[in-house]
Amino acid sequence: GIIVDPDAKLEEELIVRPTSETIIWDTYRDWIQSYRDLPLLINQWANVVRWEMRTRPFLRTTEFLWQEGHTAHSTSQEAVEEAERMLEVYATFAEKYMAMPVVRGRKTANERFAGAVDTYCIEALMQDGKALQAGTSHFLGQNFAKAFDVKFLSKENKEEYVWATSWGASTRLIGGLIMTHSDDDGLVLPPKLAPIQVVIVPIPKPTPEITEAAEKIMKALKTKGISVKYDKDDSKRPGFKFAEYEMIGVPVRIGIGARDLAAGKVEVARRDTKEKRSVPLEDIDDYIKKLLKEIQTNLFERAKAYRDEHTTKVDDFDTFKKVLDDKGGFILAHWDGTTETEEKIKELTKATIRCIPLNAKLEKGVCILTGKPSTQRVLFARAY
RNA sequence: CGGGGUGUGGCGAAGUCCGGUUAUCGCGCCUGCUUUGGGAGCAGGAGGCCCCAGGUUCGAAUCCUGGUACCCCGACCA
Repeated sequence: GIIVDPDAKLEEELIVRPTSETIIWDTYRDWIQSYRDLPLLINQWANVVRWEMRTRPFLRTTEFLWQEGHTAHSTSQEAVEEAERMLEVYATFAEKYMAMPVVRGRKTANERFAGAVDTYCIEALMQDGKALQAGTSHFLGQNFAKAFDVKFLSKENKEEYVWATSWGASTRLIGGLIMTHSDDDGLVLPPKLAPIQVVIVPIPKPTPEITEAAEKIMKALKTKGISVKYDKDDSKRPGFKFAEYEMIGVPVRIGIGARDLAAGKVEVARRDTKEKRSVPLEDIDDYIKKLLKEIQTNLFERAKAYRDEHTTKVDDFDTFKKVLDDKGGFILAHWDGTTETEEKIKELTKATIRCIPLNAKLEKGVCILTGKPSTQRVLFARAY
């Protein structure tokens, strides 16, 4: 059992655990004997703490919740494939659900997770021009297996160290979601992640006729798997509700008034573009279903267009500095491949190499700082 | 951990430098009337240990000393 320091000054008991790898690999040593025990995967959600000099809401907090996975494999290739697969899982979640475009890449040796042979990451660009690391996946080689003495007997009856990966994503993603889509009127949530996808607002108040129509619509929408709320609070006026639901990011609002009902229509407003349209009651469910899809797509395309507009190819250091200061965003530039140059650029500009993009084409060039030869561009940015 | 800033009804602020009627304004709250298709209008009303402790003074939100909380910037970093 663990005994909390009796002289501790804290009001509540607080126990800080060691880094996950030490717990996982100490345990894996007992679980793994044969190639038949492999592959092995443990996923966990855990709260972790970091000693941060400076915190930022959602992006960098002393304590945060994250999801982490740890795998063990019998071959290097299988572990690499796992690390790449998980990177793609995170990238898919970011792009298809959060509607947040990301660059898939690998970290430089300098930015690599301690103990990893290769660190993969996804990098997103926020509306203020700064980059955000949104998820990582590591190929750990045999480093942890050797450190914790985790061996297995292969099919060939040979004793070998296991190959490993680990990967994680945290509540930082919430910060990324907010900073990718929100505007001056508040939060903008992608339909796939919005707790309330559609809100129905009676104009100006919930009369029996309006409520009856609202209930019909709710039933039709729920049948199609759409989450919907009817706001029949009669102490708030419509304008107030419009602003309120925009602020909390509800993707679609349906307004129903006597004027609409007389025409057999309702007013449909979308959060992403603020457009309003009069839609016949009879095909409202199909219309909304299509609209939610369209909003989901539009949010991604809009964020991607912003990201692309703010990704600049640069070939000399003066321009590099100028773009960082005036425009921000990602910069694709040549780098000589050394940690020394990377550190120097960081010192001079606060920009770091976010990643070496996986889809980067081989292209001859010279390092923006040293002029030494380079074979491909890497992704620079100032980051959170 | 360094540098800077701010604590005033529920919220956001003015007043503080240069002490002096009853501490001001906006939002919110309560009551009434009128409104109601983009955050309602008018009238009336309630609500304050001016961050805490001590000091100076005839008199302190305001000056002095000490404390405390929060915010921003940097280094650090998922």
